[in-house]
Amino acid sequence: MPKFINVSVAWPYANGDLHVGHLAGAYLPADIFARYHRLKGNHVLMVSGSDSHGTPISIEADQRGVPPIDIFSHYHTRFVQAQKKLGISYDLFTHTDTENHHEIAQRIFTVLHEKGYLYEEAQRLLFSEKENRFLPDRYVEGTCYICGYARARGDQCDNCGNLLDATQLVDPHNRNDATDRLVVRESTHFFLDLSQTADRLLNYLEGNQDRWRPAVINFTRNMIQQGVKEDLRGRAYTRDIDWGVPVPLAGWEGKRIYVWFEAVNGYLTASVEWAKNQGTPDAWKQWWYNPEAETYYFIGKDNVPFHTVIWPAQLIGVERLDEADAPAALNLPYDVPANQFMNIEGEKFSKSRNWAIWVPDILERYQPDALRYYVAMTFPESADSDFAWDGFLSRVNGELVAAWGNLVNRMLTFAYKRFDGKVPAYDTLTDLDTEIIARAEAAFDEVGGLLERVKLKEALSVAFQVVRDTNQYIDRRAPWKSIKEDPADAARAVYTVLRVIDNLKVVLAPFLPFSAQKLHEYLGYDGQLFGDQRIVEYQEATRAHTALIYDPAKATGTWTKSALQPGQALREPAALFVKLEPDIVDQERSRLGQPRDEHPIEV
RNA sequence: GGCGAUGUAGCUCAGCCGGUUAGAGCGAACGACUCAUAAUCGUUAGGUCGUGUGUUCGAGUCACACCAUCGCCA
Repeated sequence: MPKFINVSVAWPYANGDLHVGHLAGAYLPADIFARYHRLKGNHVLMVSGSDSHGTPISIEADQRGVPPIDIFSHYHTRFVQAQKKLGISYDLFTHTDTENHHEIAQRIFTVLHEKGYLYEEAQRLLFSEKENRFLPDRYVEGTCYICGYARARGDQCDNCGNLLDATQLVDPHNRNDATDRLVVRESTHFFLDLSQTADRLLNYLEGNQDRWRPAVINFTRNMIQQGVKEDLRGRAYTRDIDWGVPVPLAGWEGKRIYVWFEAVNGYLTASVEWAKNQGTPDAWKQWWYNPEAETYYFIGKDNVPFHTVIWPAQLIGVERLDEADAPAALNLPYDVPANQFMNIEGEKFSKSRNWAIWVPDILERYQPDALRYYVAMTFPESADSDFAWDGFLSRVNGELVAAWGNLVNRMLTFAYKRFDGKVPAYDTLTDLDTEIIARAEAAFDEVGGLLERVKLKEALSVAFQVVRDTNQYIDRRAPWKSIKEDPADAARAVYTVLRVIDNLKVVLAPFLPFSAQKLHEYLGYDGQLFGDQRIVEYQEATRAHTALIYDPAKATGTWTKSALQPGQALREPAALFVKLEPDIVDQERSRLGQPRDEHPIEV
């Protein structure tokens, strides 16, 4: 019975290019997971999109002197291109400035309001009389009232590290204009009343605690319990800004829904958009209303509260998108396999210092599968990890190229040259032969089980253990020797290795889709393991948007053991991977922290 | 300040419900082989398991405190 698997992936702020931290935290794990489930025959719906709103985009727009929409559409297009190139196979990668997203985010707000999950409260905020608007904390600077540091930010002091209340800052002023003195004014906002959903959420967590990662479940449970204990009610749902989804209520025209509250709605709105785009507008319900469906959220650790507390509270409160759908109810997160952070050469990612590895840039120089391999092997699943260029070099050259690529190459070329370009015919198999085939076949359950539990790094390691076992097997069987004195025995060994490689091709395909496809063809098969990724334009009533989609029509790959036939014609093999020059380590390191130019992305 | 996670061989990391000499990959040394992108295979290398108390017949594995790093804070 195929399952319905929703793969919901973090929405990147469209204020700069994707970097490897994005990849390691969310996009690559999600893609590996989704590709596995597709091979397995499950119904996968993988969605995400660019976060068009939020202060970081406004700030970037201010700095460049352009409207926010220019910033987000520029980077949205680059997200789409870069992810296509890397093979991140979204069924739909859209953005939050679509009519569809605005409409549903507003509907969610309205339903929560009508059902009594929102309450109003006046907040004291800093107001710029010069700009005639309330300033977000990130625009505010002043003297820290704790340590006296003169350039404290509105939300936190960089000197003493304390969280600050912006209204208590001494001499608060606009960060971009020191002459713009700020005054405290009251502003009324809506708050999501988390106390009303806390019990139901805690109850739901009880049933999930074994599956969720300790960091996620403990953090979440504790956060909710703490909130209940301290009788804390809610968090602001609206903001005094002008770039975002408008609050759909008379008299509230100047305010917007807080970006985080509508961005998380994107998982649902993108699913709905996908269904509309397909011409099957109800199809999203198979993932969102079906209690057997599983929804996974691939995110970074900084986003955990929004996915395990805020979004579930919204889901519980709203219950369903349309009352006509009753008694169906929206599914709560089945798992939130949040990753930690990936540092760069031992230091934290920093956009302002350009201490970063940008995805479009490295795709100019390295194969997508090489990047996927290294990042996957270095996933920060339980602790922060480090992207180090010497590590990249040694893992790519020593493992991907030398162990796996070379295994494929040495036996494919041997078979191609010595067995007339065909999979060798064999009389019988020795114990050693059947043993290694069984080992490769066992990997389907072993690796599959780990993938289902989102232990991706371990899954890849297990697959590579089989690669090493196979190299060991080849050395013991030494077909280059036996072909001289006992050709029949060489045929057995070569057939065996090709069959093992055929199995490993599938097991590794979720991780290394590009090279798996090449190998598929070298082995003499036709057709594609996976479907196609396409960049498309969608037109709504008032505007159009670019999207990345996955078309499964041509996909033929399945998560099943090889039945490689003797006599099958091979295609002339070539190396799967490019071996890297040691110089790249110094070259790449010297790029860190230096000014960087954006290049157009060749897709 | 509160909460959570992480801290194991030079490097990257495994170690579930406590129990024989604490594991893997890479790197390093030596050897084997030559089909292969000088790739592969074998052997070897001995780390007070962040610190300190405690529970126990016995603790990386449990409890408490502390230190360091990261994240979040209704």
